[in-house]
Amino acid sequence: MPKLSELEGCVLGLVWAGGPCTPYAIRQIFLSSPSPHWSGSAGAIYPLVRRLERRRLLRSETQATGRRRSRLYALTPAGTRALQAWLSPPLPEVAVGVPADPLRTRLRFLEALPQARRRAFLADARARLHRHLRLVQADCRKRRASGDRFDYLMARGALHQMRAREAWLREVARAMKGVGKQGSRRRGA
Amino acid sequence: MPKLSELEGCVLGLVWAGGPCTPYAIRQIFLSSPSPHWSGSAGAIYPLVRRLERRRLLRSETQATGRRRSRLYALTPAGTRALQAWLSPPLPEVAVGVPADPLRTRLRFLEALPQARRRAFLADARARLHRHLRLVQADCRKRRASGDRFDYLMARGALHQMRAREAWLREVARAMKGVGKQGSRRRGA
DNA sequence: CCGCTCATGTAACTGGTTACATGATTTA
DNA sequence: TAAATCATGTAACCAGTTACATGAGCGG
Repeated sequence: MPKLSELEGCVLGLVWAGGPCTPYAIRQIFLSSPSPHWSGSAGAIYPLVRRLERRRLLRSETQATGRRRSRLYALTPAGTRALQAWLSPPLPEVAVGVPADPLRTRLRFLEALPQARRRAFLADARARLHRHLRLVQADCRKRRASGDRFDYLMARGALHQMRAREAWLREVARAMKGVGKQGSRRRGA
Repeated sequence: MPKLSELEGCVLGLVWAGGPCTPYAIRQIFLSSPSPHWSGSAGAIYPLVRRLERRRLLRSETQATGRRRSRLYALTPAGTRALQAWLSPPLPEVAVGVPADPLRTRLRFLEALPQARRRAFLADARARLHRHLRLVQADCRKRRASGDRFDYLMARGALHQMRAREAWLREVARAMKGVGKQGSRRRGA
């Protein structure tokens, strides 16, 4: 039994949480999520549920509304067990370590830009981050109202993250203001 | 000209920051980083620098120490420009949106576990996160001492993130304590 | 000399991506 | 009925993974 990928675990979770559903419904969840990490593309989801079905973690029944075929996927008992195993400690290293952050990665090399464009970078980052924070906030309220505790807590996690990034960018701005001119030539050797 | 992948941009940045270096040196940086996101595997790095060389963003000169061949990769002017373009606004959506977090994803479905194992999950997460936070803290001090401002600021970003996650998990623990028993049956439909 | 680590690489795989194809249903 | 969009899918591609291969240099 190969381990579940992040996306696979997540899809199992969604089917568990929402009950039997079509791949299309699953996609909508990804597409409407404020996290842009997964595209929720058809090319990802449809083959994935097929895979899970072959592994007997999902089973599907065809259903037709009018002349339209579609598939309802549901968890099998083995699927539930797999989901639980995926959730169970010990958590994989990648889940507890510092999560990747493309913004952070970029900032590391900001010195490669001339001053003016560094400021432009920061301004863009702060403005868009803030706008996105609003979205997450709204999303958080919505999920709170939905009554699903863990769904809400997850959204809270996202909110914490976004606030931390904002605070960090404030710190960066402060640090950049405090220091005089410096060229954009590379540092090493 | 296809866009640079995250890893490609990052490698360009590392070569920029550290001056001409071997693929091996680049790998060491990834391997010693406290973020487990990239494996820094040989299979990722060696083909990657070749790719960048074909695209004239890096150039390499073979050098031999004793009987040992190795390649020193350096940025070309086009490489510097590519790096700068990669850093320049507008930032890609994925860089400003909520970053992916496997821990958060898992927590969303925690209700699929029976109570006891939920608590085990949380305990494991909090303990290991805290340990990891220490690492990041140490790393942060080290980079601060190194004198590279942006390297330090990046590490600070990681620290902010980890602290936010810790605060979030505290919140989760509080929420889980506050609420009575609830089964692990799926919610939907 | 044997084995360990350094250092450069290759091979096979895989899980995602974008882009496209197809047909049903709804709306203007 | 024409256009939009809903819904299911496929095809080609690609970056990054693990696992392996190779050989240099070094310490016991």
